[in-house]
Amino acid sequence: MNIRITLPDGAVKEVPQGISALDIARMISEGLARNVLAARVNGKVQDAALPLNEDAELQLLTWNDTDGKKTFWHSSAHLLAEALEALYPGIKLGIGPPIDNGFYYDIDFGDYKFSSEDFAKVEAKMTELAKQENTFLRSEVAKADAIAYFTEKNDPYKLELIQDLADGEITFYQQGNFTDLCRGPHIPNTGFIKAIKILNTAGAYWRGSEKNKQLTRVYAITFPKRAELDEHLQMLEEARKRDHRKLGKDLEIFTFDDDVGPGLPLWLPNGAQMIETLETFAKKTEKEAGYQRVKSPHIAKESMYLKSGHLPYYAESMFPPMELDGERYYLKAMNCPHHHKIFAAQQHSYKDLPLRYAEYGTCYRYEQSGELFGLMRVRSLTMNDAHIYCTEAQFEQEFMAVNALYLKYFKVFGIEKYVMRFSKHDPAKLGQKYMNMPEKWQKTEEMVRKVLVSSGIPFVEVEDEAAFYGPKIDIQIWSAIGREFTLATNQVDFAQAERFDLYFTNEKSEKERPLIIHRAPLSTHERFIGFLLEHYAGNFPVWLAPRQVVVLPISDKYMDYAQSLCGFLKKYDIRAFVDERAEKAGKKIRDAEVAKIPYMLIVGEKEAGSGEVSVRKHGGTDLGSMNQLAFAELIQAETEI
RNA sequence: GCCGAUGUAGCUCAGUGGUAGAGCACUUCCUUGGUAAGGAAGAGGUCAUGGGUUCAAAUCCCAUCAUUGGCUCCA
Repeated sequence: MNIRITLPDGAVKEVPQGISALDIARMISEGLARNVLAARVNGKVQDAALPLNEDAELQLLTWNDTDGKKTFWHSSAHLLAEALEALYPGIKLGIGPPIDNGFYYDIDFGDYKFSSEDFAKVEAKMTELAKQENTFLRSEVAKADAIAYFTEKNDPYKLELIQDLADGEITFYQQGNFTDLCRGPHIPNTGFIKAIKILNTAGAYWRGSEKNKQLTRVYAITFPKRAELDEHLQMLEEARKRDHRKLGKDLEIFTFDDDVGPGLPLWLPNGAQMIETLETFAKKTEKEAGYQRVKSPHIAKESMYLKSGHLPYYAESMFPPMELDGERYYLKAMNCPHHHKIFAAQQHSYKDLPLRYAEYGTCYRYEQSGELFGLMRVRSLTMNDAHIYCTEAQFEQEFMAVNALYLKYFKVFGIEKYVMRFSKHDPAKLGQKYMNMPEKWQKTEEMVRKVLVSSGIPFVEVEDEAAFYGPKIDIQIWSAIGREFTLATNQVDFAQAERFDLYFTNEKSEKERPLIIHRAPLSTHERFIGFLLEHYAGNFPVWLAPRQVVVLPISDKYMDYAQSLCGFLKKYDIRAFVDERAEKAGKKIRDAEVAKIPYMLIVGEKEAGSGEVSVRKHGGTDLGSMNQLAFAELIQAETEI
């Protein structure tokens, strides 16, 4: 009997029932068959070797498909486990999934300390096993048999996983002498895995809970070709070069000091200049968008944070209080309570709303020590904060305007790859993690979804990630090195107006609660500048560059000309300085290149005589000579944003 | 907070029990030069901190602090 298989290009093949995706690949070409890692059958990814028994849509997955790669890495995780089990008998296996770049396996090594010194040995073993070209054999196993197998093998972690599975949905995969509990799918055989690299190890709690035992997570990556591994390692090397911690040091942006404390960055003049530039830009933008600026102190009494709800919910993340005059004072972890007090200080009519209070507010958060990370996770942070107080009728428009502001900023900075995450509450945690106001949650989450849908921006919805006072949108972005984090956030707050007894007088002369929007499109200076360093790899656009122009006199005979030129540029608000060292031009150029200064002005006899400048751009482009004014105008044009 | 790694000059790093090193940067001197490193000399270190072992510790052991790869967390 024949079945009809539809390929992605619409072609239909009549093939005998029971044929595998691999067979179909072979019918198309041997080359394709050699590269098929898995198959997507009617949307579901499965082994390419499984028989096809009915009409289906078939896509052959190779290394060029994300699911092909995932299958490859998943199979590689099995190979890793096989090698580890061969080398370290008696280890117990946790889970071993593929990740975005490679895969890992969580292993209980017992008393053995697995370290980087073991890596070469494991790589060699994996290579040896891969060369055996062992087929990944799938078998369906009854629950009782599965339990019996892992009881015999004495693997408590697998047994725990099996407990949660229903009889009839348990499958094992075997390659060589190694059998693992696994849903699959897998690549045809281990021979596809040609290049192997163990990357690092880390502790990881079993099933992600800190109540459980910590296993050793072994990270690795594999490729079907040696050259691709080399390329990947090269890429990791490049990524390290643009790490904000390295660039921040090299470009003299920020530093940390043990005497100041962990997570408390010190901004060097270059970094402080960037902060200044960003603030100037944000303040102008916010002014145009109808925000008013406010200012508030860095500390407040305990009573305010009790009122705001921060203390019961987030006390652990705040620095411990200081006591004076019989009162407990806390460093602020957020600006919102202060802004609410500013709102409360005056009487408001519905005619005044929306009110938008903006502040670059410095907050202090006691992040757990293990979570600190360069500038991205710190304990003192200055937020591009604002709170919008509006009526329910105004909410939609205000929320959309905030989203539009994000997009405007992202365009300026060339941030193209991001995901909007719509973070909702988990009803089961009302009263604990979230304010116990179920109707408000439902209503505001609906409002947010409506805005997102109508604005047409793609977004994903995630449960149990809301703020305690309401749903939010987080903008997840990837730095150039592929690290993901929340850059900006836009949050609804239906709770604090109540808690702070905030109200405005509506048209019927009644008191009404405003809705509050918290927003921070430019994140914090710390995280944003950390991101920008990586995003631009330190090659900032001229408007952002802390040092825009360096004047390089060929010899000190032309120092006076260099100084007067520098003075001229400063009149145009151009951040210029003279390299006064008694070095040769080549050396000064090299140093300016390394410092990633956008423009170099080389001045010698010719320029001093004609009153011109010889312009070199960072990267080596020679723009030739021009007069001073022409250059100043060039920079001004480039700094318009 | 947890598991692991790391901590030597301003920076990048070498030094595995026996007199603290290199390159760059810095200071001084010479050189006054044309698009990615001119030359010489000098200064600079309680080897993260505190204990311990040893005739002797940067080196071995313990603790603490910091950084870091992850986990957990993330207003």
